Amino acid sequence: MIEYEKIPLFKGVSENELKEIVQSKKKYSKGSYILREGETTDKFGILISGELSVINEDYFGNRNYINKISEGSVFAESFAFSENSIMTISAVAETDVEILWISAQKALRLSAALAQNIITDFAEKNLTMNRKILHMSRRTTAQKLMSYLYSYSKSCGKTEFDIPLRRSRLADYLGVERSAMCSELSKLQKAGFISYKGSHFKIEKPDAE
Amino acid sequence: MIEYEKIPLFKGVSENELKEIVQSKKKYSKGSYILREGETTDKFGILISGELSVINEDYFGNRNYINKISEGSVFAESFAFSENSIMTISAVAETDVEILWISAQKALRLSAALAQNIITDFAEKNLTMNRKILHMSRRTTAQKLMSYLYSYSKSCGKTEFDIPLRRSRLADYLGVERSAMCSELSKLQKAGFISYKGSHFKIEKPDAE
DNA sequence: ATAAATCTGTTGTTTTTACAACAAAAATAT
DNA sequence: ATATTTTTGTTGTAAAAACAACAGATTTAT
Repeated sequence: MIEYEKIPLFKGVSENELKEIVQSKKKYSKGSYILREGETTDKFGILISGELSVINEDYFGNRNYINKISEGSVFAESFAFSENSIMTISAVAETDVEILWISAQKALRLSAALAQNIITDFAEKNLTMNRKILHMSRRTTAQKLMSYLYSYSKSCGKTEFDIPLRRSRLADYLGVERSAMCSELSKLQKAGFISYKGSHFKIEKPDAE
Repeated sequence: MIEYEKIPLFKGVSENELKEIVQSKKKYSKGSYILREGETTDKFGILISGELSVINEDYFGNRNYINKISEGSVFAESFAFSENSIMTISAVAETDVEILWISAQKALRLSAALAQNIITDFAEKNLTMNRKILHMSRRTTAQKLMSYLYSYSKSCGKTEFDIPLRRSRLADYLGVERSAMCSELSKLQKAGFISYKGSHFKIEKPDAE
């Protein structure tokens, strides 16, 4: 459970403003849908406790995992700030979660500080998506993996690190099939590009591509 | 050449504010780089005339086309609003272009109206990227194509329409190989799902998936 | 600590994609 | 209007990915 003061979006926002802006606080149990594809929303959410995933499902119910939201992070803001746009994604509770709902328009009207924070949030989220697109647009699974691992390594400044995604999540994230990805991983290890055990990875040739 | 009054981002922004905010106005010739991967920027751009593409290049110089910017649209705002983030993309002039450069921090400080417009812009851009990710995350080229075509058809409310991308751009956009995509297109046509001639498409089975 | 559930790595088979090369069509320049 | 350049569609082949199925490892629940 994160305290309000530690939520990045609330930085510089006064307590009085907060009282006006927060619309509701709700609990959802593990596995339940917090938002569902096809609906619309004029509120966005802040995750107070627990963990949730943003996903897309096709007509057969196959889940495409888009990203993970952790404590203190915002979700569904793109839909809340775009007029009557139907959601193309769903939000699912990975654990029991607690969520703060905030009216998009009210937030803009009542707090300049919050507006600024929202811009920063959007900008960063945009970059995250940019990165995902970059990985996905590589032609082969091996290239997608290397693109992801290099990028992750760079962002944490180490050649040895733990990734936050398990195999099936990583496969979804990169838009590939899990088992095929596993076998590509072991090929990359045999070829000496990387070594790994579970979620712990090491880049063996940091300069090569 | 678009007039300032018609630029969506300037809606509700006074002329005085505009004078303060606009940092410079520059011309670039067809083919030149407007922004280059690896650099940083604290300004964002508005395209006044011409057309530009946002791309990513790999180490061999293969271009991955990310999206097209048309007159009146904003680009590079994610980087400008994220602190010292290195650009992972480049912007290239597709024709001779003219660009308005705006300091991100100045814009936020000097105009509340602009801040609101930036939020809307971000929200919509986010949705655009979401859509691209959705298409790309489909497993086969045929599914990616149908995902794109259905989505486009839905967004313009017709089952018969012209797409704004030529074949090689569409292939880049979907992250697949052009010629393979062409052959998938003709299979889809033979199978009766779609019909097309050039960039003119028709969805033959609007309800099916 | 043990059982149950989930996740991971591997393999063989089928399907799909990338790639290369080229002819036909279309767009652009002169 | 004609020539030149670019784009598109096609095909065959080699490479890669999806899929299915399963054993072993790991994690989670009790």
